[in-house]
Amino acid sequence: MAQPGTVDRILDTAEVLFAQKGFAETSLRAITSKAGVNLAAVNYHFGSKEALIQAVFERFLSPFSEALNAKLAEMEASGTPDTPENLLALISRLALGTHPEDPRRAAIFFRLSGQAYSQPVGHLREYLHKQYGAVFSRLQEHMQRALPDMPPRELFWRVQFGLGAAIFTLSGMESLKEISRSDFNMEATEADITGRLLPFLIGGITAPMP
Amino acid sequence: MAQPGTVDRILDTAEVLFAQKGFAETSLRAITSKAGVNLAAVNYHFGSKEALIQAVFERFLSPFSEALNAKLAEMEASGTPDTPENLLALISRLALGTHPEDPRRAAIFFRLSGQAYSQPVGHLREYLHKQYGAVFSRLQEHMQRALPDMPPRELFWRVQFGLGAAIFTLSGMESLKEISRSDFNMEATEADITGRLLPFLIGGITAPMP
DNA sequence: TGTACATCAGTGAACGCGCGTTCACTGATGTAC
DNA sequence: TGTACATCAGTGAACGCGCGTTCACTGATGTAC
Repeated sequence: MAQPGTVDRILDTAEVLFAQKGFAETSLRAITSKAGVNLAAVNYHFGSKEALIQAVFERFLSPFSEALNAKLAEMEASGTPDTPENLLALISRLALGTHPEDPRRAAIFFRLSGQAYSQPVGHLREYLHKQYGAVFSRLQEHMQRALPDMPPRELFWRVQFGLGAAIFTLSGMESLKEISRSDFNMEATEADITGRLLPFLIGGITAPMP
Repeated sequence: MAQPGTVDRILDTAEVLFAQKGFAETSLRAITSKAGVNLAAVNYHFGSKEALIQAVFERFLSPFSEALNAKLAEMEASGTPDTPENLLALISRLALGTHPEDPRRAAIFFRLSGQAYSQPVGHLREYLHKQYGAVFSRLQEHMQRALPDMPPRELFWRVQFGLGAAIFTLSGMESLKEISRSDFNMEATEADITGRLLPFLIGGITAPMP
């Protein structure tokens, strides 16, 4: 009864369920039964639940960080000036465009990031830092060049605040859309919300120092 | 072997462990053994794990929302003008000052809020909305009066972004302090970080419209 | 071309474990007469 | 003042359940001679 694409079907389903309910609350039985594969297939292909979680992150983050690296190199080569506007717009475009076939993928991924941050899954945070810490540092350097008068310490905190606003909002998108619909009779799309988010981030990051 | 303050000892311990590891990952056995009480005491005093989680929130949020209501009434009576600065400083003072005996309480509580948002604990989000939705609406109205030219829809999203920045940062405070220590040789305190957060929030919320 | 063996993807059933909850029970304190 | 009963906070042990993981097995495909 070999089915084509067992590995991908597990990853697709796990991604959605982890984002919806969290890592601990999503059982392998829930994933495999929804994906239509055998329970033991997760341990066969990935080795453990922990490894499955990492694989879900890697499938999204690797293309994203490669694209980001490429774009930053492009900017450096062409001498495009570093400005908060340029950098934030670049990240936003890449995050939403990494999987253009499904715009929900970005929202799902932000939810996963929120989970990864808010729970000390331990191994996961270390893994992410090891795999993608370099791109993050490179981005931080560009941001520093964009705001040369801001002390690095202040910039560090402001980037964290901005990251929080982005992850929190995009990870809670579903319920926020619901509220927006009932309170303002207005459908909110991903692009709509990131469009509103960018000015907020720029205003926050470039705010005058206390 | 009746010990004094069993209920409070359960609440104190649960608060810390829930914040550290999340609701699902914290077992009643972990809570009761660390608190030095019998396993069955949780179900005896609270009825269920779910009810214990609600009780933890209520113990923090009730004093906070009462204080907020009182302060808003005071502002209305004395005719203090609504400005983003006034309102945000008020919230910040109340959040940090609701339990002045232990400044970590506020950080712990923000971590809990992050958990509550990022996991669809279902019953919890409904419970919080029912209990504290009114204070939140009242605050939102004040903010609207502070920024009369901003469309309500835009303001709604910006408040969400700000909430995200605050919850995310304060809930991940422990690891962020760690980074701040190793990268900048600088100890960061709660008051220090909220001091940096306020200008960011004001800059973001009052940013020019796109 | 035929046969023996190896590899691979997947399967079904069982494993032990930790979980939240329940239940019969205890011992101290309060109340009624 | 003394006795009988009720209430209350807490206890220790057990309950069934769902979990991640393991294991012996299957059937299809590839490889060597």
